[in-house]
This record gives sequence, structure tokens and C-alpha cells, in this order.
Amino acid sequence: MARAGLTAERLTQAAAELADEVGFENVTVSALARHFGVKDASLYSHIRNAHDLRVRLAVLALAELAERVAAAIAGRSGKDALVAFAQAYRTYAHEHPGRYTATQMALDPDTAATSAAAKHAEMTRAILRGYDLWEPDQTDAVRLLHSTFHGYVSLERAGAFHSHPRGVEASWLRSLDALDSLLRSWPTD
Amino acid sequence: MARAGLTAERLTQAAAELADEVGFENVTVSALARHFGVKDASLYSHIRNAHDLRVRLAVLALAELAERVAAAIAGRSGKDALVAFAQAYRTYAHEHPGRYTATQMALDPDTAATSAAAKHAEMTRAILRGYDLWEPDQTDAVRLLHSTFHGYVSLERAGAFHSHPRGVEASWLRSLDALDSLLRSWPTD
DNA sequence: TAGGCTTGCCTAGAGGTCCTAGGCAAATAA
DNA sequence: TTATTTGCCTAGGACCTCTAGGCAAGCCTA
Repeated sequence: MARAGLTAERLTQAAAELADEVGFENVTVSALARHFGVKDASLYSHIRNAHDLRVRLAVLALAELAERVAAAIAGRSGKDALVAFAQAYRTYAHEHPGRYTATQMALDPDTAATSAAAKHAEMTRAILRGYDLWEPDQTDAVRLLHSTFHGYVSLERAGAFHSHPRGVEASWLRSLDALDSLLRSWPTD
Repeated sequence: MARAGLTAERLTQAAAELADEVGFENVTVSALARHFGVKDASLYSHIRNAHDLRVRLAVLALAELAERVAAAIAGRSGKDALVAFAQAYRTYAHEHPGRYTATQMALDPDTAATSAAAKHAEMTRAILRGYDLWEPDQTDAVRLLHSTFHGYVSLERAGAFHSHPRGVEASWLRSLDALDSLLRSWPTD
């Protein structure tokens, strides 16, 4: 009997593809086992449980997203960097809906620190170098940007913007203009 | 044998309470049946299936949230209205985490139109009356505000802001200042 | 108040997911 | 080659979803 050659990495990778196909919430141990032509129980020597699998998937997705964003903002600054960041973020979410959903998992503090989650804040902060913002305004702005990007993508995918004919793409670009303008004249109390 | 007196409404209400206690994803038909001291199968004469139950819960939560927000902005305008809206929105999400998660369910177009989801956009639009914004900027601003509020609450609950010592509350209030400032000087191309 | 009707909740049971315990055999090390 | 590790297996329990069909509580009407 030939072995399937499973590893935690291969499982995580396959889970990521599965997530994009059928949605993050449908990434089950059973489905993954089926995909490899193997019994459910066989996976438990590689992953601790279903939650562990999803955490690994989240960490993978966070790393991919961080990499994309880093590549996008490299060599840019100011509004260029802001737009590049936002486009990379949103594009990743659209191309990899399941993986993107995974990035929103609540990770325990240890995992979050080890993962690329911290890199996000750092990169968002890098964008702000092109603007005249210092602590604590910088942190407030980072949080606002992150929230807006995530909120936009999240609501868009939930269909919240379908009720109005105005194109989502156009609104998105205008919102980036608005955020740029806001960062350039951040209210100082 | 006395009857439990179940109705779709009572089930939905109980599901809402359950969601806030154990999380939206743990709202199961079984758990609900246990709560009423009844067998799982008994619920299927009142609700079609588990998905139907969750949709009803989402519709309930959307209505509650809309009501809170409407009460908050009544009689206010401009920045007052903006802040009241935002606070009501975030407070609801904090007090009713399970219900709030439910509001993010992807509803089919019919249900969404019938539900209070449409009311949200309408109310956000009402806020903008205090600012000098007209179509299509108004729609863009509505989407930006909605995204930011949802994104903030969502990231906050996922623990995304814990990595930095700056208080989330302080950041949130500053972000509202920033949004107010942005709406007052919305960039016109 | 006795009959009949509706309907609320039941039992039984099939199928799916998660996970543990323990076993055999393939791959690797001694 | 033998010993050890490791990968995948079978078996089985617990929980969740949902369907089909049954009995009786509570309502009507006479």
C-alpha cells in the first residue's frame, strides 16, 4: 500500500486551495481527507484538530498577504504607496476569498505575534512615512486605514453594496483619494 | 405531556440570546432544542433548516441595530449625528457580539431588500445631510463610513489592535474626528 | 360534552463531521 | 538484517442535521 506522503505543509496548502473554492467555513478535516484519498483519522498525526488546521491556514494567508503588500509598496511613497497597498490588499481578498476570510480568524496572542499579522501594522506604518504624522496619530491612522480596507472588502463580499447602482470600483478609488486627503490634513485636536 | 409552545419568533429570540453567549457559529438546532427541553426534530416544523434559523437571526439583529442607530441620530446633525451613529453601532456590536456577527451573513437579495439592511444605507445618508455632499460623492462617503465602522468593530473583536498599547477607545474617537474632518472637506477630484 | 381535525412534539433512523485508541506495515536507522 | 519510527488504517463514540411517520393535546363544531 503506497503512502500518500502527507505533511502539515501539504495539508495547509491544500486547505488554502479548498478554502478559495468552497469557502473557509467549509474547510473540514473530512473534505481534506477526501481530497487526498485518505481516511479522516489519518490527518490527525499531522494536525492536532480542525481548529489547528484553520489556524495554520490563517497563518499561511497572512504571510501571503503581507508578501503581496510588501512587494506592492516597495519603492513607493505617499499616495502612490497608499493606493498600491490598498489595491494589493483588495486584490488578494478577491483572488483568494477563502484565504482572506482565514486572515480574520481570532488568533491567540502567541500565534499572532509569530505570524505575519504584526508585519501588517508595520507596513501600514511605513506608508505613513510619506505623510506628516507622528505618534499617537500614527497608530490611530494605521487603525483607521486597516479598518477601512478590511471593512470595504468584507462588506463588498457580503453584498452590502449591491443595493445601489454606483460602481463599487469607482467608489473604492474615490475613497482612496479621500483617505489620502485625510492623511495629508490629519486634524490635530 | 405539556407542550413547549414553540414558535418561529420564540426560537429566533432564543437563538439571538444563545448567539451572544456562545457565538454565532455555535447557534445550532440541537443547542436550541436543548434550551427548550425538546428534541431536535421538533424544531423543524417551525424553521426550515439550520440556515433558515440563522437568516431569521440575522434579520432580527439588523432590525435591532437599525432601531438603535435611528434612535441615536434622531434630532442630531453634522458631527453630533456622525458620532452618535458610530457609537450606537459599535456599542451594539459590543453588547451583542453574536447578533452582530449575524448581521454580516450574506443574505439573498430578496431577504436583504425586505430586511432592515436597506435602512442602514438610508440612515448613513441622513447623516450626510449635515455635510455638503451630493451624488455620487454621497454614495462613496456612505460606503466609506459603513466600511470603517464595520472594519473597526470587526478587527477590534478579532484582537487585531491588541499588539499596540495605545487605547482602542482613544483611537476610535480620534478616527471619528478624522472622518468628520474628511466629510467637511471631501476632495472634489 | 363528544366527536373530529389540526398541529405540536415525539421516536426512529440515515448521513455527515470531529476525534481517540490501538494495529499493521512501510520507510528509515542501527 | 533487524529494530525503530512513522504513516495510514480500522473501529467506534459523540454530536449535529434533517426526513418520515406516529400519537396525543388542544381546538373546533354539533
